[in-house]
Amino acid sequence: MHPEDPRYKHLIGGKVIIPLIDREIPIIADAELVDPKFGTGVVKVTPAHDHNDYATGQRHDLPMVNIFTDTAMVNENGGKYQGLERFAARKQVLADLTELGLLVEEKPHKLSVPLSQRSGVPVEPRLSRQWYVKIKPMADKAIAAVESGKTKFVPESWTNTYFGWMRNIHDWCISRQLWWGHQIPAWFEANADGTVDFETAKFVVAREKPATGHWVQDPDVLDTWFSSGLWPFSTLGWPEQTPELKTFYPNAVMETGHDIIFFWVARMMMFGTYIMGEVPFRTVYLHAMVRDEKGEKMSKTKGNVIDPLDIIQGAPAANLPGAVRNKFPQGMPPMGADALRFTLASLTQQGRDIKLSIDRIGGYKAFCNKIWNAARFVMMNLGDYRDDPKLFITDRALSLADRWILSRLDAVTAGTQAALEGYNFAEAASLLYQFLWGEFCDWFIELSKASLYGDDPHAKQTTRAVLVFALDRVLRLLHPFMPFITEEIWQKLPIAHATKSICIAEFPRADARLRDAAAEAEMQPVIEAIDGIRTIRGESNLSPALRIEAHVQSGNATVRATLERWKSYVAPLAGLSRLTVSELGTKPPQAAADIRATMEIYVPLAGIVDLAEERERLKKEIEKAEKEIAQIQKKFENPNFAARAPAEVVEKDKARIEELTSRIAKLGENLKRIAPVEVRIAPPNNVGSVNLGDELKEELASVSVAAPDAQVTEALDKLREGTKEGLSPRDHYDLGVAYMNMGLVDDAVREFNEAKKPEPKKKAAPAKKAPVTKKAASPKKTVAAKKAPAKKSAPSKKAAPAKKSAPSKKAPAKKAVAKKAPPKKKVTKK
RNA sequence: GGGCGGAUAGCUCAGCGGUAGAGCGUUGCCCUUACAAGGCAAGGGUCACAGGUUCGAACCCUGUUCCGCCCA
Repeated sequence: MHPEDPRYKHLIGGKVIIPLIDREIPIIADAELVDPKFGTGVVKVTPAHDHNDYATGQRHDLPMVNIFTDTAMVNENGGKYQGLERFAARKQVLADLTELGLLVEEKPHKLSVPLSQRSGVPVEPRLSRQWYVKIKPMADKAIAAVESGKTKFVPESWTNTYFGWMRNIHDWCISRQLWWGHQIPAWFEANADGTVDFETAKFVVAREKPATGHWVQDPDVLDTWFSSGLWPFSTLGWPEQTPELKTFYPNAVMETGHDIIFFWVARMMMFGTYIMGEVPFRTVYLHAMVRDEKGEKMSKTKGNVIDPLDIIQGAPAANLPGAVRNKFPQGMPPMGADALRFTLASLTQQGRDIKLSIDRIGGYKAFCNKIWNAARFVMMNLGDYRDDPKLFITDRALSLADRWILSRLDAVTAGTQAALEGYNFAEAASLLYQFLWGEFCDWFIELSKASLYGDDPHAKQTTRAVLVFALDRVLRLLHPFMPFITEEIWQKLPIAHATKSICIAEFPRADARLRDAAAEAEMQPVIEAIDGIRTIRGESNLSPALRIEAHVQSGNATVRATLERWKSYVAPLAGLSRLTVSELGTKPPQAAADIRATMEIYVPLAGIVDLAEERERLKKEIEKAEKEIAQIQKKFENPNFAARAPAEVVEKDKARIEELTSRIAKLGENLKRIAPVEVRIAPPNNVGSVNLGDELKEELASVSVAAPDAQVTEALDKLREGTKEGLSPRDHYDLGVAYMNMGLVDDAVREFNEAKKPEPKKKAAPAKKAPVTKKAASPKKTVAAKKAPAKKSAPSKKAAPAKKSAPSKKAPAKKAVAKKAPPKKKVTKK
């Protein structure tokens, strides 16, 4: 009973008799076991048949009475119940108590009964003799090995799990009553008749059976994790001192699931440090666990297990677990081993489990198909090409496209290498996917067609060499992720195979000879021009079959020269009949436009497409740019931004505003050019307060322009008079905001800087003047928000935040391109 | 009860202080001679909620709510 329970305090230390078998037992007080509020507040203790009771028995030195035989029958300690099966005995006990009038009350009570996983029968805890390993000394060594960094965990967060378990370790019961496994190395002396009484017999623990006498080995076997713990060295020949053991122990990386850190990793660490005197491995990489689509662990009990073979080979619906079957009522289509493997790699993120997504596997199955077709294209176009081992690829007369793809290949090689070394398998997979599909297929193969289908035999051979070179390398990079398809293709490549299989071929390394920053830079305008023309085509719904004319204007001489030189790249990929490159100047009439930082692209649309649609598009573009400007301007409205943010960030934003401002102006001009009516230019005195883009839209919508904001005009007047003296920081700040709204970024920053200087001892202007900011900015916002053109789609879209104007959404290629897009370069140049 | 992880586009997930990204799905135009398992383009997100730190937060801190896993 509970020591503080006033009802029974006086009974503690006394004795009581169990009525059913007349056994006398002590009354003890125990605060840990007893909950005085539960039931009668009194509980019987059976130390031999319950874990908590066992602990209580140890605390109070109680006798441990076992009442069960090995077959769960009541034994001689059970008095008159001896010989009864356990469930029958329980019923009898209840009946007897009732008959004796000792049963006070019956009521339902929830408790957890452990059931055997295999048979489903309740498990009865029962005291028995078992072999234990005294584990503290081993654990100490294993802890020290990780503390000192001899072994490290990846991801590091699992280190704590390991320590937590190791530091609260309990002695380890290593004997199991199973039919197979390593038999316990303990021998018991047999009786004269050959029988053994394991309870009382003399025993020895040793590797070998004692030489003299009659001994019987303990029939129990070692816990499977005991045997598994020996794995890092037993597989290398231990206990013999084999060459393998000497060479490979300690191992480099142990890769396993985090669910068996305790069971396995910990045991290997203990045995390694204890038995071998050295850690079993330097790194433990714990991969993610594959779970079902709801994120739950797959288990046979739950019935949510997906067999990998069903994914690889496909399966009839009947074989699939419920959730998957609902998705594939017709059965699982075959995905292939490569697709499954690549998917798992792509989803493996450190510290995070994998919810297996069949859709995603489907996506990578398509990737396999893409690889196959790309390889097919290469093979089909090789003609009589044979690899020339004396010639390194860069010794050939490479075209711009050749140099570009080789440089990109080298970048992805280096990136993959780095990702793998950091155990970032998903990143490596993603890099390879993007390169192969988004750069090699989308750009290089397309560009290669010119020379492959052309008349220049040398150019043709060079292109073939580059295709084969790149394909060989990318296949080797991809091989760990997609073993089958890469082997299949690699074997067919006309190269000098240094090894019989790709799986033992050298993993590619970055090679500085392939890097070509100039080529990557030179490709930029080419890609950008194609991109821009495609945007116009797509937006105007022009058929791909339709050849069109494009004019590209650029103020940058290098860009013009590059485009002029590589017209043969641009024309086919953009579907052009003619490309005209020129200096900035007169724009073609009635043309659709795509305005980039370094170039303006025009496609005359008269007679091809509805100009009204093009006008809608331009307006949309202008809105986008304005939203982005508004976003950046908000930063500048805070004087601390210019003051405290790193200069390069401020510079970047300034450059971006300039770029967007100019873009808006140009888009506006084009809008004007294809406008059905003549557009009035904003009156000069309004110029400062008017946003050109909005202005034009207002005009087109025949809406009258709002009067200039009085406060902005006031600030401007101050500026024009040049009476800067006596302006408070607040005034400077307001002025800065006004400048920002005019797109005069340098002026704005200058004023913000002024605003930061210590005030010349004059009362600060009424702080309430702040509204300037809001007033100046808000009309724009309202206009933009209200103006959202009536679209057929859901109304929710006008809330959409400013998107980046560079269309980098789709192909990864574009993404890669956008990454090093001109705007950024411009910034760095400055 | 203790510990760990997660919550970002319809779905599965990257990003983890400086303009929100991918795959699948959706929409439009295309069977263009590697690939329709495809090409080109487009649309789609108050980054769970509430505070805080910061010039600036999806990202850092605190709390809350759900979800998952491990241990007792």
